[in-house]
Amino acid sequence: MVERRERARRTTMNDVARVAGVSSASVSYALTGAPGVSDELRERIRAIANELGYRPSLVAQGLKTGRARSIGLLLADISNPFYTEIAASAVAAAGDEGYEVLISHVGLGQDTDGDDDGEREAARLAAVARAHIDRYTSGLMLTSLLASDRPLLEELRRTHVPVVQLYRRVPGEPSDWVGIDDHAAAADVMNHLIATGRRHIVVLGGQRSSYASTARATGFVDTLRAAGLQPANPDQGLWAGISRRSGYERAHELFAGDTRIDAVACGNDLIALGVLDACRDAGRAVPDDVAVTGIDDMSFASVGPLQLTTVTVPREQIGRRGVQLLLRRIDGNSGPPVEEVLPHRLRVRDTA
Amino acid sequence: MVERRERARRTTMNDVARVAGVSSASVSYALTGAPGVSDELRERIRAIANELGYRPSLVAQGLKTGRARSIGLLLADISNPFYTEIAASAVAAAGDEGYEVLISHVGLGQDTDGDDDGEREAARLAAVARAHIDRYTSGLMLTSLLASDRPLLEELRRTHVPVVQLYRRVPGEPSDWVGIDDHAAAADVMNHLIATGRRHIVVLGGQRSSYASTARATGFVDTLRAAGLQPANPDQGLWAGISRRSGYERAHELFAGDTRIDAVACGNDLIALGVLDACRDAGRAVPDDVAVTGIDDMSFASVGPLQLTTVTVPREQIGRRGVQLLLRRIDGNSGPPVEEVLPHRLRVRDTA
DNA sequence: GTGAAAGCGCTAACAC
DNA sequence: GTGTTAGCGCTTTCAC
Repeated sequence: MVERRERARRTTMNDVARVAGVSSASVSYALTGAPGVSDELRERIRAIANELGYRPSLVAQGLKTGRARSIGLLLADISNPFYTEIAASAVAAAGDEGYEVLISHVGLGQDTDGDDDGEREAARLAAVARAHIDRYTSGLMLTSLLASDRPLLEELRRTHVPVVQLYRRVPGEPSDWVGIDDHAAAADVMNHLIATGRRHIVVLGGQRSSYASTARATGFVDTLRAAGLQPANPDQGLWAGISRRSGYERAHELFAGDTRIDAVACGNDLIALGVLDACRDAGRAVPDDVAVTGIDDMSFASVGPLQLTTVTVPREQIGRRGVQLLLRRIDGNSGPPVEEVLPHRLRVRDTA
Repeated sequence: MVERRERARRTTMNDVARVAGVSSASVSYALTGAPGVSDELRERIRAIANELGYRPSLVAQGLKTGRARSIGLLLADISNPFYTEIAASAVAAAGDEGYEVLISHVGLGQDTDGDDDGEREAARLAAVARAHIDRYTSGLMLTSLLASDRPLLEELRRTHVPVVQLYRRVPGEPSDWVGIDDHAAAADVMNHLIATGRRHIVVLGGQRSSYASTARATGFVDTLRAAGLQPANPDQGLWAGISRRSGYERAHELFAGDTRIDAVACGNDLIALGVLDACRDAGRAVPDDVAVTGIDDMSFASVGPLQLTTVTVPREQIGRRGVQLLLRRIDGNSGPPVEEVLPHRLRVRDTA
């Protein structure tokens, strides 16, 4: 497939220079605000550029400077509203600083078993990251990290591409991160479940190779153990893909095999919504027969009759802080990695 | 804010050429598959490029060719799941053809009154579109069009930037479009409402300056009139921002002023979810006291106890066809504009 | 079949 | 204070 159609020629810096009767260098100085031209000339050049509808080519600029003045935001799955809410705030924050946020949908994390080793997923994430790097992105915001992404992170570090990890992270990775205390968040949920009398509690943790997921799963299980309980499902059954479908399918099986289950603690809201679907199908009343909980508190976790009990997280702040941290790195700050733990809060609604 | 940190030098085509002992031109031929090198040389160059971890600079390529091999997808509001579902399929379709989809969140359409003339919104959309153009995007997919965006569309046409309109469109605009028959979709919903005995029906249409919204509003009203009925709200009250909050606020007012309302027909699902929130607040039982309907059938319109009656639309196909049409244009096809009307279907669930 | 060289539009030395 | 110039990394004519 070859691109044929020719584009109308853009107005270039040379065009402006010619009309103004100056060199392109002066135009560059005048427009970027660099010293080197008189105020008077600067004004004249600005006026002409404006009149000609001149807009600098970010591509030429990028080739010259090595930076595109854009931030790449890589979302595992753009149809997970939790991440798009983070994205919206990141866009706003970056815009204030003159950066464009270019969002990519990586298409990950939806496997039903949540149990793959992440090889294929890592390859796909790396490919998308490179697509941004080859366009000279100024920096990358990553949300979909698995343990298997460590080589990619190392590659990014070697090539000095600024990176911030949002929410999820690869442990031990020396780049900035902003998120919540996953273990504590899960513990809060589990304590609530136990306090309200649940005893046959299933844990549906998320992806086995995701640090956030394992931290949550551990938080669930530790809390159960501390109360002298066990997950109602076997250890190998703790994992699920990060998707509604996965939550649905896992719950569906589980319900078929065990009628005593009285609660399902899910690693995130999306999984919990799938469990709710399964409850409806199986005719299990929520919360009377079975309690269901999530983590994230994405906006669609509470709509009209749907009122999921979950953990609320400062999404707006995650996006905003993430951009701030990244911009510091883009500006050359090379201090030690920042790990910012934001507050979370249990939100008891109608499902538990 | 200045970008300071220097990036590790990338492996360039010249590096490959030097190691292979050939000119950079030969490397270019070898790697792009162009004729001009022997099969043997081609293989040798490929091997060296591989070994060196060479990746072509898309920026340099872009500067030379005028195209970045990327498609810009501009979403009015990235937290509207309906559009992100379209986005996911567009990404998949474009990836098959070697194009990267870069998604932007424009941040539009959420005004509560849905009544602004779109001046500010048009300016914001134009700014985002230019951010893509200045990066030499191969083409643009637009989803958030209002009547006031016509100047932007004209600018794009003048500068030969291929464009496809998804779902929404500016009437009379000679660019490709793929969507549904909005008027008919609204009529289907309204007929259902009337057939099930509703008589005091409120219409909450969406943005006044959106063609899709007005087509739907007209579909609602025409169908009411044909049945000898009127909207239960005044004409000026027909409009709402494309958001849950807006749906909530409008319904909240409406419920306070009129207790006979027995149905709310909404221009899209998001608005309908807001209305459902308001019903819950006001203690109105759905569907017994009041019926609520949407259009779009985004995935979160039906979760567990939440089962919105709406119109389902082939989202996957919209994204895929949109990419196909755009790629044709990028490849230089200049045939007459294509308008592709995809099938919709009323989906009766629990709210009406 | 292969290489030299021009140039895409811009920035940043450096010279004047 | 202003202009000249050398690239950034690639594609593409044009010679050989």
